[in-house]
Amino acid sequence: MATMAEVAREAGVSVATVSRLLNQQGTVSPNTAERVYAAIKKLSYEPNLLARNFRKSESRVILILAPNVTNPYYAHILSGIGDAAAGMGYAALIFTTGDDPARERDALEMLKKHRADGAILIASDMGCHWLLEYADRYPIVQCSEYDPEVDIPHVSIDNYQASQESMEFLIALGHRRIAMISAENAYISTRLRVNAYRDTLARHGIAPREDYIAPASHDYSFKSGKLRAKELLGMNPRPTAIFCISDTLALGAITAAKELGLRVPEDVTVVGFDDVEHTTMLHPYITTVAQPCYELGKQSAHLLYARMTQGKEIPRQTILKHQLIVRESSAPPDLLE
Amino acid sequence: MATMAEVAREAGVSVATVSRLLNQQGTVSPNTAERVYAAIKKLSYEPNLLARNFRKSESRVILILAPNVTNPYYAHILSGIGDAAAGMGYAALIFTTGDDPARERDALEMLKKHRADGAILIASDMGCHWLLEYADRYPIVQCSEYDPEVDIPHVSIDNYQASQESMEFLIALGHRRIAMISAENAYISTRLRVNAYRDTLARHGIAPREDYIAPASHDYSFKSGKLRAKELLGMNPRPTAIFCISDTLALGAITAAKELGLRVPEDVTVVGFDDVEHTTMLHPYITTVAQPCYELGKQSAHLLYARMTQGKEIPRQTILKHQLIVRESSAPPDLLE
DNA sequence: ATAGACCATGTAATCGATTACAGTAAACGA
DNA sequence: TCGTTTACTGTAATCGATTACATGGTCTAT
Repeated sequence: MATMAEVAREAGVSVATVSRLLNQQGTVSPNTAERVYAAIKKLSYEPNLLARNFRKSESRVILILAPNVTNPYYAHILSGIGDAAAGMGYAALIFTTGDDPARERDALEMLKKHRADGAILIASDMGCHWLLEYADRYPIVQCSEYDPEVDIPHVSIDNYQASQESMEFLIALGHRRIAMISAENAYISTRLRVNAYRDTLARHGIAPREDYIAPASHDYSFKSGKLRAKELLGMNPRPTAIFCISDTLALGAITAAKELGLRVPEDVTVVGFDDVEHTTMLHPYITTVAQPCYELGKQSAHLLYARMTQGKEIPRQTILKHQLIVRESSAPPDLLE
Repeated sequence: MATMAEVAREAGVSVATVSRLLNQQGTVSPNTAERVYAAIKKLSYEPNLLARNFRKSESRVILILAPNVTNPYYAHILSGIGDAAAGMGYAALIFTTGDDPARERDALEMLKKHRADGAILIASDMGCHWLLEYADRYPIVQCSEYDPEVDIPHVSIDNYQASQESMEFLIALGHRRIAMISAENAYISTRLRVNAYRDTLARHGIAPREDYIAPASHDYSFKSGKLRAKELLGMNPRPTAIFCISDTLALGAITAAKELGLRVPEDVTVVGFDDVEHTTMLHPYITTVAQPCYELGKQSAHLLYARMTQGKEIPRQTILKHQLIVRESSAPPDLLE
C-alpha cells in the first residue's frame, strides 16, 4: 500500500503539500493539486488511518455499551446511534455488557487507551457513581437509563409521566384491580414506572396491593413475563388489567392468559411499553407506550458529537416525547363477573 | 496521560524494558519488573493503542457488515460475532448497509485505510464478484449468505436440505396444496429454498404451481408476509399449508389467516424458518427450521481470526447443523373440506 | 582459563501521517 | 520603488509505541 511519501515523490512535491491538499489546510496551486491527484490515482493511495489517528490523537470511534443487541428495544437505539455516527464520520464500536458493571467498566477502559473518543451508555444501573470517574475525563452520554443523582448528560423519555398516562387510561376504562409486571433490575425507568403505578392508583383512591406488583427477570424475558402473569392471574380476586413495563412482558402475559383460557381483552386487559414490532405481530395487537428508540439513539450520538468536537457544554437532560398507543389488548373490564 | 517514556524514567529503566515487560517479549529481571509495575501504578499508565496499533500496523478491529441490526436473526449472529471477537481481543465495528452494495463497498474501504484487519459480511447478495477485489487482499468471511461461484470462505447452513426436510414433513402430514412465501432478494438462501420447494413437490408427483409462490419484500417484513398470505389464502383452491422462508413472514401469515377467520393449524398449516424468539411468543407456537445463529456468528469470527493471525488457509465452506422443530402451527390438512 | 551461551538492559531507528516554521516569489499599496 | 502582504512549497520535528541490534555481565563446559 502506497504511502504519502511515495505519492509526494511521484508528484514531485513534498509530503506537506500532499497532506495539505488532502486536508484542505493551507493552500495548494491548482497545477500542483492536479499532479498530486494524478499520483494518488496512479498509486491508488489510501490514507493510513492508523497513522493519522495516532498523530491527531483521536480514534474517530465511539464506544457503545448495551446489555445486549438482541432485545429489539436496544437494537433500535443502536440503529439510531449507528446511522448518526456514520453521518458524522465516526464508527460505532458496540460492546455488550450483559448488565455486568464489571464488563461495563472494562469496556470504558478503552477510553483511557485511546481506542475510542467517547461513549454512549445504554441502560446503566442506578447507583452508578463510579461512572463519574470516567465522565469527568471523557465525553459520555447515557441513553434511556440514568441516575438522577449522577451528573452525566442523558437522553430519555419521561417514564413517570408516560406510566401515569397508561394508568389513567386503564382507570378511565373502569379498571380497579390493576396489577403490574415490573422487573428485578436497578433501572431508573423501572423505579419511575412503579412509582407512577402506585401514585396514580392512590390518587384515584385505590389502595395499591403489593402482591399485585410482580417483578420479572432483569432482562424482561418473555418467559418470565408469562410466569409472573400466570401467578397474577391465579390470584383471588383476579386483576382485570396488567400493566407491563415492556412489550415482551406483555406478550408473555397475553400468552399466559390464553393458556389459562382467558381472553384478551375481554377477560383481562394487557398493556405494554416501548412499542417494538412485537406489538402488532399477532392479535390482539398490544396497547402500549411508544418510545422513540431510533431517535433516542440519534440524539445521544449528536450530543456526544457536540461534546467531543466543540467541547461544548451539553444539556444535562434531554427528554423526548412518548405516546400512548391504544390497540386491541385493552378494553373496559367485564363488570358482570 | 502518562507515556511509556515517563514510566521508564520513573522506574529508572529504558522504554525498551518497559515495552518488553508489557508484551512478555524477551526477559526482564523480577527486580526490574517490580519497579516498572510500581511506576505504572504510580503514574496510572495505560498503553496508547493508537500508537501501538500504528506501530504494529494492525487495528485489532473487525468490520461487520449487516443489512440492519434490528432483524433478530442478524442480531443473534452479531451477538455471536461480538462475543467471539471480544474473547480474541478484537473489537467489532458494525456497519449497516441496508442491503445497498454501494454502502457495503464504502464500508470495505475501511480495510484499505487500515481501520480494520478483516471483515465479516452477513447477507451479501448473489453475484458479488466484485467482492473478490477485496477478498483477494484482505481476510474476509461471509456469514449466512454467499455466492457459490465466488470463492470466499463462508459459514452457513444447508438451506436446500433444510427446506427439503420441511417440505417432506408437510407432505408426510398429507398436504398437497402447499404454497410458499419467499422473498424478493438475491440471497442464495432464498434461491435454494425455492429450489428445494419445487424439487420436493415434483419428486412427490405434485406439480408446483407458480402462483403458489409469493415473494415478500426483500427484508422479510411482517407486513409483507401478511399481505402475501392474504393473497394466497384468497386463492381457489386455497393452499392447506404455507412454507415461509422466515419466522417473521410466518407470523405475518398466521395473522393474515386469523384476520380471514381461518384457524391455524386446523384450517391452514404455517411453517417458518430461523427459529427466532417470535416462534414461541404467542399461540400457535410456530413450527420452523432452527438455525444456529449465534454459532454461525461465532464460527465466522473464529475462522476470520485464524485467517488474520496465522494467515492460515481456512476452509472455503463451513456448514452448521439445522433442525426442524415441530410445534403447534402445523397439522394434517382437514380432509373433510 | 576461555569460548560460547544466555540473561538483562539500553540505544536508536521506525511506522506514516500532521503541522510548526521557514523560505521564496509574485502581487500589491502608497 | 520599496516595504509588505499573500500564495505556495519545503524541511524537519513530532505523536508513543515496538524492536533490531549492541553491550556488558554471568554461567557453564571443556
